[in-house]
Amino acid sequence: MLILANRLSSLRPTKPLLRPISYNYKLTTTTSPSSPPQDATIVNLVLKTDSQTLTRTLEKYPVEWTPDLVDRILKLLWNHGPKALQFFKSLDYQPTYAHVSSSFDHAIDIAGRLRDYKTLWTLVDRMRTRRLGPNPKTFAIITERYVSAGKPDRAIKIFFSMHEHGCVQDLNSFNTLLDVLCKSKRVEMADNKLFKVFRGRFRADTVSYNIMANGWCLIKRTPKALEVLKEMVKRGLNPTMTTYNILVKGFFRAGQLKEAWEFFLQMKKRKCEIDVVTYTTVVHGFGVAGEVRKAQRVFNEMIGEGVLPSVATYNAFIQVLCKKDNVENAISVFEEMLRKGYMPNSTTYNVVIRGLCHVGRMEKAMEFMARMKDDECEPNVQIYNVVIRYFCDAGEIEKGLNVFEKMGDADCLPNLDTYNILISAMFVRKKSDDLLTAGKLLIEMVERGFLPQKFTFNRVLDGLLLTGNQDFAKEILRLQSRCGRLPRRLKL
DNA sequence: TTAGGGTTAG
Repeated sequence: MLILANRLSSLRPTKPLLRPISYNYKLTTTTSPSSPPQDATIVNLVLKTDSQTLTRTLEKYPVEWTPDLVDRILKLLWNHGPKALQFFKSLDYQPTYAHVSSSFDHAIDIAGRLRDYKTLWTLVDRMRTRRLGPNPKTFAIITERYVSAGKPDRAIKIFFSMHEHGCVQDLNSFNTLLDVLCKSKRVEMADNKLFKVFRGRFRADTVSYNIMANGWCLIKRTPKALEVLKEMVKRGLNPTMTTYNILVKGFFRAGQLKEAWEFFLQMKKRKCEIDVVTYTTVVHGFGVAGEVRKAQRVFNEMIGEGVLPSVATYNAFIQVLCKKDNVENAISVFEEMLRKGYMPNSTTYNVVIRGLCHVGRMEKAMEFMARMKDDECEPNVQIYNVVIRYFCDAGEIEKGLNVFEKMGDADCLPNLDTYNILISAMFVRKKSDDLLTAGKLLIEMVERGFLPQKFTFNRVLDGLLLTGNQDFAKEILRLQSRCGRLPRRLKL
């Protein structure tokens, strides 16, 4: 209770509003156990060292490089792609260290995300020269990157060239590509260009059919999913619980509540061993459609049928109560789950905190933020962003900024969204001080490797000029040109 | 990293 009182009292406005930049790179992943402090130091070092001196700096750095360490650093540098690739390359020059295939995969993933295909293929070649691959996982990464860059045809070509890179094409890699295409809602392309043509050659199995059924469900074309089901039976493949669960979810997604319920009843009638995933899907499906009582009945029924709810089931039900019923009831279920010995996870907290923010119960939301830590799940950047956004929307800008400061204490790094939310909030009160804060935030985000939009720069510049902060505006203008965001012509 | 359920705003 005392801790809570302290937390709440620290929400009062304090100055300075921004924590010192030295907090910058206390990096951890927020949902998994904290990474060793040494990782943060290395990441910090990589971020602030220029590419020319990085190799030497790393050489002198007193640490024994191991594949695990390198993979962790690459993961932490995920939002700083070019820096991550420089780090990878610099280590490659170290005489005492050789990259392993998982690090190559990470680097290839990062290059793909940057759409730097030249680097990507150079890395693939190097991987092959060193007999480290490329392996099917490498190609799963590459094709996924091409598909998400809007180049699905290229991804398919790459799949068929796998063997030229010394990697076998098998049913697994075929299924992986089908899945990548389906998940990006390109099920028609997956069907016409791959599945129909090559299912014989790769001996499509239950997994292939499930992937295709799910693909149709994702774009709400449940009749096509039913066709897939029919066809797999015709070919002598038995549908599994996964197949049925895909269809139930598909009906709900398509808004076919009646069909979902009938399908569920059919499953029961045919003595399917309905599992916790089916029940969770049905509870969530009815709930988000506004049928809370029906969701509640199914939730109660599953226990009667001897299927224990999982944390995911509770999360689904709690979310439904938050959205379509009321937060009080959601909190009762939350407490009930604790009494039954379940350990809430970050999703559980996420939905409860969101629910509380949504009805303006910010103090209670902050209380749950504090509780998270007791349950060993640190709030992640998304949940911080939600709380900051709601505080700012309610005009409680200082409280929003205070939560932002707390992220630093909690080793949770702000992301691009965090900065955009806060900077936008600095314009609502039309106060000169707020504009100064906006400017400081803009400088801080650039120092942390985020590239603000041109719009953000112009907005802050206009604000500073209107509030008579000409000198600060000049500083921001210089920053903007350093970032390569060409400034407009401004009269200063 | 071969398939199904729970977070994400308007």
